[in-house]
Order: sequence, then structure tokens, then C-alpha cells
Amino acid sequence: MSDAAQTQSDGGDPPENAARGQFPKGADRAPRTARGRRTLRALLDAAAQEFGNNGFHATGITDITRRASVALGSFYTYFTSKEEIFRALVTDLSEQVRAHVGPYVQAAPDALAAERVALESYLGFVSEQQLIYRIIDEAEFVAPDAYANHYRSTVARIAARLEAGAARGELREGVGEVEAWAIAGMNVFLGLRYGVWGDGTDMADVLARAHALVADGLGRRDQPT
Amino acid sequence: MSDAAQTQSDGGDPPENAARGQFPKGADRAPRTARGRRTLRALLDAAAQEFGNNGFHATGITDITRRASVALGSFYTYFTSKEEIFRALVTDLSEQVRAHVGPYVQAAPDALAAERVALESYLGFVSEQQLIYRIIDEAEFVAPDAYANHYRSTVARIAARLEAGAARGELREGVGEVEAWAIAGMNVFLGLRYGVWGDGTDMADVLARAHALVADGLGRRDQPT
Amino acid sequence: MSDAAQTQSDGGDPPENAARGQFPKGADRAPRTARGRRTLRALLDAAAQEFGNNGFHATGITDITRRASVALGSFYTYFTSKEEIFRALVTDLSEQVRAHVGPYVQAAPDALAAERVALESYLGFVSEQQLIYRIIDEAEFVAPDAYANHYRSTVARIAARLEAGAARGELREGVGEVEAWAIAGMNVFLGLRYGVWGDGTDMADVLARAHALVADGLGRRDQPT
Amino acid sequence: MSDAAQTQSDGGDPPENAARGQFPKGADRAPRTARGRRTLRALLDAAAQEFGNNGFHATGITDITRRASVALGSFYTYFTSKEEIFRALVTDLSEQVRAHVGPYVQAAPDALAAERVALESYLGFVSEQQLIYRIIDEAEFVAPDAYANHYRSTVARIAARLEAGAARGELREGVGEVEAWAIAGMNVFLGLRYGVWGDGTDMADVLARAHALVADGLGRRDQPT
DNA sequence: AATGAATGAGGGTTCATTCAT
DNA sequence: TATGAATGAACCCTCATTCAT
Repeated sequence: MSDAAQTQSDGGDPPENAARGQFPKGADRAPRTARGRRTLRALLDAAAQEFGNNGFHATGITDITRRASVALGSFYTYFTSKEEIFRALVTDLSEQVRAHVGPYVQAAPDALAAERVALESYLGFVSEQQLIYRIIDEAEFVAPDAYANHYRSTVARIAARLEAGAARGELREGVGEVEAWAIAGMNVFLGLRYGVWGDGTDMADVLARAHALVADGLGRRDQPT
Repeated sequence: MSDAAQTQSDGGDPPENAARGQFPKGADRAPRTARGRRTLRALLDAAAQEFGNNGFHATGITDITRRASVALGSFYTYFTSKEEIFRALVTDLSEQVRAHVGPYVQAAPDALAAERVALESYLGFVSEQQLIYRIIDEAEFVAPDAYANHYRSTVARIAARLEAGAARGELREGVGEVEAWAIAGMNVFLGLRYGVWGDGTDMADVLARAHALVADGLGRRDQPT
Repeated sequence: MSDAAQTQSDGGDPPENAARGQFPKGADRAPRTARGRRTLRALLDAAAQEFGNNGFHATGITDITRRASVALGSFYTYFTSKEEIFRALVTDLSEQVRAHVGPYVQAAPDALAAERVALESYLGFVSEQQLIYRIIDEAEFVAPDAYANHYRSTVARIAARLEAGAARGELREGVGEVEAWAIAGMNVFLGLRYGVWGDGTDMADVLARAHALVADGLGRRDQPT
Repeated sequence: MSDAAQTQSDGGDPPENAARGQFPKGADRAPRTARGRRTLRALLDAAAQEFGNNGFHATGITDITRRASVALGSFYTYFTSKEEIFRALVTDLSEQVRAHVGPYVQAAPDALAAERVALESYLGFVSEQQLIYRIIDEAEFVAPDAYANHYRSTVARIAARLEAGAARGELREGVGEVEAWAIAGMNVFLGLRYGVWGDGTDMADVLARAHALVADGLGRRDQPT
């Protein structure tokens, strides 16, 4: 997350969005008609709103179907359980984050710049999509595996960037997974505090300070620890 | 939490533990007899186990009372609802973390050492008390205010340390709240990844790498950004 | 009720009985399918039996659904609470009484005959439908507003009859609401004593005596007070 | 009730009020110390307030003991159950009504005057003691036998008066129990409507009209039916 | 595919009553 | 007698899921 978003399938979406086509585990559930696809999409969007605003447990299937203007029974045409749609949503949102941040990172001139824009675009995304932050976070308790997948893949991307940067001599040698988890944590907490909880704090200042920490640490520049 | 870093004070809690005396919001609910205090303690301990292992929603009041060897009705002698005991628990655990951190941090020779020892003790704490990590984290969805309180006060303590360190010339000038949130996030994520999720990773290595990041950043030491 | 006097209209309620269509306050709860209508009816009938026999508090939702051969959850498809179905029942029964009274009273040749026939049919009604008497009476404590509505409208009808009778010169001038409440009270108490509590007392005698009181008072006829 | 109040044990109250000494069925429960008597009285008074204001089911034992400033456990020193104190209360209140109305009736010059003052004093009593009305009425559902006793004895007193009045030639011959029930019902309903529910209606007018009905009926005086 | 009534296990909470102190 | 903690059966209501149409 922190790293926020990149990679993944966004390149060549098969008909009707591949990301969305994945969930219904029993592949057979993929809607075959245009109407079906519209219903599926309506359900996912409604679920995002409801889960995001009220949380998994406070959200009932009927809340979702009502918002989607779909009959209750139709829900089970697309998902086998409440947990399944939640999981599908997490996967979907995880991908959205990646798709949002990816381009910025790839356009960065060097490794440090990449981390800076990753944080910058993540903060922007979270500020706009607070519901998404909440949904992914709640996954820790509702769909632990989806939660772990999200962070593991996110961190993997950060680690790959760090390693590549080190290889190019842009970063100190040896950086890798541990540093990636640390950075992810920083970004996520800053996103929660300044993006979700907000308050007037100047985002540019947050970004500058956070990046200074990542780039140079806390020590005095003139006398590195 | 980041601040975090420490151990669990539960070892030798004196029977009257001040922290524990706080919960029952309706002051009048404070047990007046020794027997009542024992029951209250039993309920809190049982709740920590159940909530930690199974989560708030999967835990029933009966699970708590059964583990505490107390009658179902007795639960309501001390708490007015499942949410209330959860909230009491979060407050209690948050205090446990804080009460344990102090000594380590205060004994540190300088600001950077303080952050190092804070992370170190936190990682140890989380590894031992995985249930506590989960309970506090779930508070984001069950008792958002208690969750916010926990992190806000934790970060406030970190920020104070950083500012004091900067004042003493041990850290670069200007560090404060933003850096504190970043560090808290880093610590929490490392705690989740290496403390809770575990896997054989050498904790000393994690600590060393994380601390290097905090101290010096990612940049090459010979050519600070 | 006093007005009361009548029989029970339940004999040949047309399937769609207007009175029954009113209850589910949340208009949207009105059943949309025939099956739904059957279930709603079954619940109301079962509730009348249970509330009538055991009273509001001793009756559980499960008692109602069991008697109606309906699943517990289905109850909440039609009513939001035990109190709501009770209220619906009172409204329904109140209407049954009213709907039955009309014919007898309207067919009466004059005002005094109307009051006689009203009492007569009410006593018969109560004797047959003791459960209804009890349900309406218990409403004083369960749904005070429904109780007040019932008696206020019942008395209003009696008062209208008395005033019309006085206007036609059949009754002494000035009679109105106060007399109507008095008559309602008489009828209800006689219904309780001789209709509900019963005992072999000759109903014709009760009717004759009560009517004599209403018509001429207690004084000696040859020397009116 | 209507007749409202008369006769009964009020004559020679043994120490500490006989009426109150009756309830604890297991005679052994009669308090032996002054302190015990004070507690018993406090419980009864508190119960009257609570039952009257909130009804039997909505009132908890703790509501009563709290208001009486007595420990929960002490309740069971005086009463074996919630129902028992309710029953004791009804008996007590029934006697209070009788004691209030009795003197007025006995001072009346003749039979019709007696009924007039009975209604008058009853209306006054009910207006002042609305809680009592409610408690006695709820007895129909909580303690049916106590309810029946109250009305049966009340009506018996009315009937006795009527028969005596007829014997003295003050009332038409043959009046008795049926007329007594009718009068009781009338009085109770007028008490509910104008005493409990109130509204500005002039009580003197209510009394005059009701009495005219009892004395002469509805018919025109110049042409008795 | 869609619809919405039906299902029933599950769970939080209440409260009259008991009992140890 | 008084106290108040302890007990646990009872009950209302929710809601995910199934099914007949």
C-alpha cells in the first residue's frame, strides 16, 4: 500500500476487467450476459460503500443489495457468501491502489525519487479514497490471507525497487525486505493520520519530512551517526 | 505502540493495579469486595484471551465467562456490554505497553539509542504478546476512539523524545510529529511482520536494519542526499 | 366496546379483509404475494390466541410462530416487534367490534332500543370472544394509545347516538359524552362479570335489569326523583 | 372501586396497620422490629410509585429497592416474589379506596345521595391517586384473583346499599347485583376518563350528569319509558 | 437471472431469585 | 437483618443463507 500501488494485470484486461473476474472462485460464476456484468459491478460498488462506511460486521447483505438496487436473492448468483464479496473487494481495491501508484513510480528518475512519489501518490489516493483504506485494514480480521497478500505483494514491489536502486548505486548496499516493510509501515501510518484522519496539516510538509527521514534518517547531516 | 517497544508489564501486577481500576466507566461499578475484584480480574483476563485468539465478533460473552469460570449474568455486574469490556481492555493494554516502555527508553544514553531500544523492546513485546497486538489493532473497528487514543498518545511520546533529542543536538533540527508517526508505523509493521507473523528471520538483523534506516536513511553514507 | 354490543365479525371475513390490511405500519411491509398474505394472517390469528390466553408478557414470539406454523424469523418479515403485532391486533379487534355493531344498532327503532341492542350484542360478543376482551383490556398497559383510541372512538359513537336520540325527542335533552362514558363503563363491566367471568346467571335478566337502569334509573317509577 | 370505598377491617387496626400486616403469607414474615417495619413500609411505598409509574413488568426489584434505599437482598426478607408485593399492594390500595369513600357514603341521607357521594369521592380520590388506579387495573393481568376480589367486594357493598335502599322504599324494588356492577363500571370509566386522563372538563358537571343517569335514566322525565 | 419470502441457529442482554458474608 | 455479588434460564431480535416462483 504505502508503496501504494503499481504493477499487476492492469495492462491487458480481458473483457470486462480481469480483476473483477477473478473472485467467483467457481469460475462458472463469471457473468455471461451484459446484464449480469452490470449487476456484478453494481454489487461490488455498493459493497465498497457499505463496508467502507459501516464495516464488515455492521453491513448486511441487504444493505448491499438495497444500495445496488438488486434483489436479495441475486446476491448469491454472484457470490457464495458475505466473506467472499469482501475478499473480492480487497483484491480489487489492492489492485486499484497498485494501478494508481505504479505509473508515478515508473516515471521516477531514481530510487529515492521513486519512494518519494510512491508516498506522495499514496497519500493522495488515501485522502480521496478513505473507504478503501478502511476496507483493506479490516481485512486483517475478516480475510487475513487477503490482507497478508496485499501487504506481502506491496512490500515485495518496494523491496524490488530498493534492491534495484542499490544495484544501480543509488542506495546504500544491502537494503531489502526489512527496509521495505519499514517504509510500508511509515507510509500506511502517515496515510491513516494525515490522509484519513486528516486535519489541516500541510501535506507537502508531511511528504517532505517523511522523505527526509527515509532518505537521510534522523541523524544530523553534518555528522552521520 | 511503536513507542511501543517494550515488554509486557503483566508479570507482577500488584493486585490493585491502578490501570485496571479505571475501566468500569460507571464509577459505581467498581467492585466493593475482594471477591468482586477477583471476578473483575478474571473477566478481563479471559476477555484478553478470547478476543485475542478469536477476535471481537467471533467471541461470545459466554466464551469469556466460561473461561473466567463465572456465571453469564455476572458479566453484566461489571460491564454493560461486550463493547465496554473490549474498550476497557484496550485502555488497559495500551497502558501496559506504555508502563513498560518508559524504563527502557529512559535508560537510553541518547536519542537514537532510545529509538533503537524502543523498537527492540516493542518487537520483543509483540512476539510474546501477539494477542495484545491483535486486540489493539481490532480496536480500529470496534472502538475507534480507543484506537485513536492509543496511537495518538503513543506518537505524542515519540515526538516528545525526538524533540528533546533535537534540542540536545543529538538529532537533526525540526523533527517532530510527522517523523514520530512514520517511526510508529515502521515499528508496528515490523512488529506485525516479524513479531506476529514471524518466520525464522533473525530479529537482531531486523533491528539493525530498521535502526540504520531511522538513523541514516536509505542514502549512501558517503554521499548524503 | 360498550357500543360495543355486537357479535364477532370474524365469521366470514373475506380473504382480503380491509381491516387486516392496515397494520404493518411500514406500508412497505404489506405482503406482496399470496403466500405472504397467508403467513401474515396466520401470525395474527395465532397471536390473538396466544395473547388472549396467556397475556402479552407470558407470550413469546416463538409461541406465536409455533402456533402459526411459521419460522421464527418470518415473524420479523411482517412485524418489527412483539409490541407491533399486539398493537395491530388491538386495532384489528377494535375494528371487528365496530364493524359488527353497526347493523344491530342501525336497525333499532329508536334510541333506547339502540342502547339495548348494543348491550345485548356486546354481551353476546364478549361471551363468545373472551380472548378479545382480554387483549383489548391489556392494551391499557401494553399500547396505551391503542387502548385510548379504542375507547375514545367507541364512546364517540355512543355519544353520537345519544345526541341524535335527544334531537329526535326520544331521550332527555342534553345527554352526550359523559353519559356515553358512563354507559360504556356499565357495558364493559357487565361484559366482564357476566360474559367473561360468567357463572350461570341468566343473561336475559342481566340485560333487562341493565337496560332498565339506563332507561329509567334507580328511582321509583311512580315518583321520579 | 366506583362505590369506591367502604367497610373492611379498618375498624380495629392492630399495631402497625393490619392491612399491611396481611400480605406476607407466611405469617412469620411480619417484621418484628421497628426497623423492620420501617423497611417494609419503605418497600411498599416505593413499589407503589414504581408499579404505578412504570407498570408491573417494566418495574424491576432493583427499582423498588433503590427507591426504598434498601439493599436488593433485603427485599426477600419481606416478600417472596415480585408478584407477592404487587398483590399485597393491591390489597392495601383496595382498602385505601374503601377507607376513603366509606365515611362519605355512611353520612348520606338516603340511597340516591349515597351513590352520588360515592361517585363524587371516588372521582376525587382517583384524580389525586392516579397511580392507584393503574395498579389496581393492572392486577387484572398480574394477580387476577386480587383484581376479582377487589371488584367483587366493592360491588357487594354497592349491592348491599341498593338493596337496603329498596327495602326502605327509596329505590325501586328488585335492584341488586346487576345494577351494582353497572354502577361500578360507570364509576370506574368516568374515573379513568375524567380523573386519570383528565382534561379541563368540569368535574361537577360530570358528577351531575352521571348521577342523573343513575337516578332517572336516559328517558324523558315527563314520559317514563 | 431475478425475486423476495422463509428459515433457524446464534447471540447479546435482562432480571428474578439465591447465597455467602 | 442487611448487603450486594452471583446465578442462569429466558427471551427478543438479527441476519446470512436457502428456496420456491
